Amino acid sequence: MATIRDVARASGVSVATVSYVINNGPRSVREETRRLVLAAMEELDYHPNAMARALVNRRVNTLGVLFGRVEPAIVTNQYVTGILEGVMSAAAERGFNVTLFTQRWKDAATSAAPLRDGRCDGVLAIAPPTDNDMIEGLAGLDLPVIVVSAAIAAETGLPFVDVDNAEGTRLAVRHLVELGHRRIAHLTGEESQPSAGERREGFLRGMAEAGLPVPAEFLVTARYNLGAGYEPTLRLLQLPQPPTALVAGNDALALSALDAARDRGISVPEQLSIVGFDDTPAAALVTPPLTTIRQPMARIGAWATRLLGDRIDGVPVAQQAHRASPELVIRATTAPPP
Amino acid sequence: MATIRDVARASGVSVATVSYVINNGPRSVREETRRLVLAAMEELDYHPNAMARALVNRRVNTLGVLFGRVEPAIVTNQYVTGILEGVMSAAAERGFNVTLFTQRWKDAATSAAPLRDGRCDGVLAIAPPTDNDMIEGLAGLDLPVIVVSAAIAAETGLPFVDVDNAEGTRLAVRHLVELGHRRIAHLTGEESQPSAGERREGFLRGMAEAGLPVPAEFLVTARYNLGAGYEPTLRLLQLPQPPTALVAGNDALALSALDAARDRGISVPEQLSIVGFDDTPAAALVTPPLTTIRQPMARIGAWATRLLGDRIDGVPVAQQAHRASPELVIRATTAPPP
DNA sequence: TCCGCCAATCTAACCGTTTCACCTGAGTCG
DNA sequence: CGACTCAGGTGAAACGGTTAGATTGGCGGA
Repeated sequence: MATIRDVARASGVSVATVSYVINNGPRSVREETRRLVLAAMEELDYHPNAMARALVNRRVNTLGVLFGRVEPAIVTNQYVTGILEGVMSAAAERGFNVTLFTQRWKDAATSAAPLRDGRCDGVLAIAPPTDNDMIEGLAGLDLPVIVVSAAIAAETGLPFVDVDNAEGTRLAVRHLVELGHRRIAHLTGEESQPSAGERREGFLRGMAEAGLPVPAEFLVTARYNLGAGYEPTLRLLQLPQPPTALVAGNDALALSALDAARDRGISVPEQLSIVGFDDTPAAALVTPPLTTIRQPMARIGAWATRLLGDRIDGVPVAQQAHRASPELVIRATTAPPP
Repeated sequence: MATIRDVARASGVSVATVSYVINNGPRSVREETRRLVLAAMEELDYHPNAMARALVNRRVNTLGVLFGRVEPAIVTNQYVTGILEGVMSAAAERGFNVTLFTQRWKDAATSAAPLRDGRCDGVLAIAPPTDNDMIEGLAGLDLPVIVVSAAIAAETGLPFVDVDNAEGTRLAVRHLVELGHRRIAHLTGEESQPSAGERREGFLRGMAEAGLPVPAEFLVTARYNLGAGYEPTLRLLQLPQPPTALVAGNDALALSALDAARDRGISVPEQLSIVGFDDTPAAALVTPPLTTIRQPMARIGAWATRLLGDRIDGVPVAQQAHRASPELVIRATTAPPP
């Protein structure tokens, strides 16, 4: 492998001059000399060593991505890949590469080490969990950090980007109210997910705005997983005054609610309307296609990446909270009440 | 940021000794000294700089991943994320991080540069295309390269891992034959995708083994995209002697075939059986759930990653072709012919 | 007692860049 | 014409590690 010294020797100039040619500065180089150097570089098939440059520049043009959930299967998660898509394109725009950290998070002392060793210029934490010290560990780093999707970041002061969860659920409620629904229930996600609380918040606000009552039994909690909404939905449908519409905490819950309704012989959307949240690809594929709240994942990922790029470049990030607007996607699981 | 010299000074030893402590060798260190050094490291919150180590070790413990398709949206592709999942977990096992190259491939001269600058120890090319010089560019690199999913690699001698496409389609045919089908058509993917040819190959072999004829009009070519199978399927169904079963080149084609059948009022699987290929998540969600050939993507990704790790560690890769076994997943789109 | 050996340690060269301080010669200006 | 500026170029010191080679002191054996 040719080094900068080889190029210098071959073109009869000093290494400094070669470096100036490579970087277009900070000193100017006579055109004739430049050509000489470029020819030598070409001739020797020379490529500057990124590690050496990184060492002196203290900059590697690489963004680190950290996943919050523990499964290694995480990259197949629709939410994560949606975010990642935005991250990739925004990173490409600004000339950053992206390195995925593969090790699971143990604790700040051991897991933060690979982040502070100069391997990347900044870190993007995607959906960090509440039950370990990841957020604190990241906040303690002297690296730029942006958090995606976590109100948890609020306490630590880390800037974050997330969809406006409350607003999304409010949109869902408003849509149902406009269709004429008055008895609307909410399937909340698990408490440990900060988004769950925000979404319920939005549900309550939407109901209050419409002047509709929310019986206690219309607020049920389930896990975010596929299938978790099945039992709760069955119970809701057996109430003496069952709801005519269901706002689910996410698409997975909505899908299992759909299953439950089908199994009870209740037709959707004629007898029961269902709205999801996230607009995962499955939402469009299922029959009937799911009305849901779209979370602009790619936009969120790109936004976070740009913020991170700014921070790396020394541009201060003005505010801490960045909220992307959700969007109502009307498909076929909502209709006027019977 | 503390450096190794700070640690040396703080613990009253030389930098060499500190280095020996960090790396457990290559020289031994007295237990007492080691403790002294470790204490100083802890005290100063010292973390060895990865770039500096990489510079002298010529090893960064990082794998580069290159995507073949051009869209930046690539990471949302189910196939790619499936592979990536395997890559991530296998990389984690062996202590590698993964960097995703974000720039699109232009040509070998410009696009290969970032790969040979020491940023990663080896490269994984996922589904490289046939219509540019990516493969040649990679083959010309003096880096270990493993190709995922590309018979194209064959010519260049690069080792590759892929599902056994022909075998998969053969399984599909055998399944249909066992159900009693005799008139089976094949929706081939686009020619430029090497997998398409292999799958058709397997189809023909399977039909030959069963002693069944394949009329020319039963072999149709479409693009791999969602929706592309719609028109061809309609045409097949309008034949005087229409097929009773359809083997699709991938799930996307199968799904659009399903749509076409539904729109023609032909019930699946009672009047028409359909088999997909890939087992993307959509396959299980659609109604009726799709019988398909599962491609073990995570396994393929992990396999490729281990091969790459071996090559990086200097273990020679014995053979060039590595074929993962496909698996028939029977759901609800196949049944005996009418 | 002397020698050789060995473990533990240190000194310094090196990895491949960038950039600062310095030098030279030509042009500019009063 | 001398003092400046300035563009173009050089040498060498960083950057933060690793490791070969030299050095030291302690110990066992002849």
